[in-house]
Amino acid sequence: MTILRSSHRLPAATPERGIPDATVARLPVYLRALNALIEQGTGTCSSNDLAAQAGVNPAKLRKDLSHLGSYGTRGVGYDVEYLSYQIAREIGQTQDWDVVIVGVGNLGSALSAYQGFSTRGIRVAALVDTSPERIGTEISGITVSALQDLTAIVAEREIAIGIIATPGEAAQKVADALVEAGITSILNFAPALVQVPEGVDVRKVDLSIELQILAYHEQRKAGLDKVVNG
Amino acid sequence: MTILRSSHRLPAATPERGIPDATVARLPVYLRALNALIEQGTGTCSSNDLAAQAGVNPAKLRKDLSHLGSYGTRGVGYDVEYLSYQIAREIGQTQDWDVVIVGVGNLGSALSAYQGFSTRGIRVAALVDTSPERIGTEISGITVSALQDLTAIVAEREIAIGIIATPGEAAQKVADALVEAGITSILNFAPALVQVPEGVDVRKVDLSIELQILAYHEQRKAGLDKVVNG
DNA sequence: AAGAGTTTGTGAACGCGTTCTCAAAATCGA
DNA sequence: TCGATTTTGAGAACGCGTTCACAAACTCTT
Ligand SMILES: NC(=O)c1ccc[n+]([C@@H]2O[C@H](COP(=O)([O-])OP(=O)(O)OC[C@H]3O[C@@H](n4cnc5c(N)ncnc54)[C@H](O)[C@@H]3O)[C@@H](O)[C@H]2O)c1
Ligand SMILES: NC(=O)c1ccc[n+]([C@@H]2O[C@H](COP(=O)([O-])OP(=O)(O)OC[C@H]3O[C@@H](n4cnc5c(N)ncnc54)[C@H](O)[C@@H]3O)[C@@H](O)[C@H]2O)c1
Repeated sequence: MTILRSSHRLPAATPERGIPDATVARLPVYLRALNALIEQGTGTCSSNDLAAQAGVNPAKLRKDLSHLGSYGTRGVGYDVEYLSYQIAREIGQTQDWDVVIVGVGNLGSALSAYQGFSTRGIRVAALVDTSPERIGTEISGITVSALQDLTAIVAEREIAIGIIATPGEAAQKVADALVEAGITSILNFAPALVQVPEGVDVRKVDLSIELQILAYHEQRKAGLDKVVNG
Repeated sequence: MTILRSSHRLPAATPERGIPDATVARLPVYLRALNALIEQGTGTCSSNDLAAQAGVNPAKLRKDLSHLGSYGTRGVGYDVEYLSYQIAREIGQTQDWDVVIVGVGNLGSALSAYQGFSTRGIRVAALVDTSPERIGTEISGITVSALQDLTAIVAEREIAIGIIATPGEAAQKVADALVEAGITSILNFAPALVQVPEGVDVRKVDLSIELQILAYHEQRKAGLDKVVNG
């Protein structure tokens, strides 16, 4: 059976100046670098300074920032606080985003305990599981709810982002439940594809693959050694 | 006219056919899809079938596979088991890769408990921490060692891959210790840049950024709603 | 044996992201 | 005011990855 992938068409218009994904992914890095500069009392910085701090090419940094507007001054550089605010505003970090975690096992528990999200505008607002042993228990100060309550929780707290931290077999069902509940962005840790309707964003984090990529390169290094030394 | 035989051309050179990173990252996905096909008893499959199973474009799949060699038969497709083995061999999944996790807090503990790595040729072989409370305790059946023992452990067990799961402030020191101990591939979960010498691979997983990217798109959706609805 | 149907492997076009480069815009000292 | 210096913003070239499109290679039917 074929799945018809309706549209990777672009609407002829594109009235909204969207920022390239590659850039969006780096803006939080710049923000962290800028905050480090603020802490050490820096008032302005050049693209060279900031790029070094963020670990990217200066030209790339300037191109990235040019997508937001012209916030620098030629011959001077960027006002650190001003730029920091502009980036924060652009990526929506001037407000907090509530997320719900589905599946509070090893990974879900670690995520819900993580303090680092709050400084990035992310707040774990709810935990959901199906295991009777977990429902009702408190994890990192949040009471675990049943999957049936998902819709009510999402509506009540106006949650837009959901995290799937269940086993792979449950991932599609959980994704369906999240979409049904009104979630429009999903971060999926399960090693499984999930299908969602148009308008819902899904990002996947596959830690096994990250390690397998490293293993591949390790194997190549070993192979080269053999060629050279053996 | 003379033909200059002596190369600055790449002749028979480029002895190492490297596979593009983008392809390497997808090979494990194909492998998982192939294993699913094996389980349901499929003997051969077309690039269309496999691509659907893996969630990619069929042309992309064929291009990816062409980097490994010609393992398909025109008019027929791919032998599922044969292709599965070829991919596994290519990405080094015919052997087990030992990894050491440094920092056995919330995340490190979740990783060490994860059963899913073993089926992908990854084995958590050692745990390291600096906290006296953790050193000597057993987590997921592995006794936590002190950071000072890292070099001995890496040497003894021939570990090539290390995972940084410590707070960001410790990340660079840990990376230095890993490199010093002989590690040549690092997966970094800490929200910090780490500098390593040439020859050492570093991949970074930043979960905050994943969520921030979703938040950015959520904000855009909200903005568009406003434009459309009033 | 030949023609119809299927599917791979790859050349070529395309699009996106990165990097190079430099004119324009700002500061500063004389 | 002018020239030297700094630094941004963006045009242009480049490279990589994706997708299209099709000839070549294979099977099956007649
Ligand atoms: N733990 C890790 O370090 C790690 C690493 C890589 C990938 N992952 C992936 O992340 C996911 C979670 O891993 P984990 O180690 O936390 O697993 P886990 O088994 O510890 O936890 C899974 C949790 O999901 C719950 N659950 C099961 N079905 C559910 C459903 N339909 N709805 C709601 N909750 C449900 C279970 O009750 C359990 O609490 C898995 O898909 C795993 O492959 C985990
Ligand atoms: N927990 C999460 O879900 C999560 C999410 C995103 C990012 N992270 C990042 O992953 C890393 C670990 O997070 P965590 O929540 O597990 O933190 P944690 O505080 O629970 O654990 C950190 C562990 O590292 C150990 N440690 C500290 N300094 C060390 C050193 N120099 N050498 C060896 N061990 C050392 C500590 O003793 C502790 O056991 C952090 O950088 C965090 O920002 C975690």
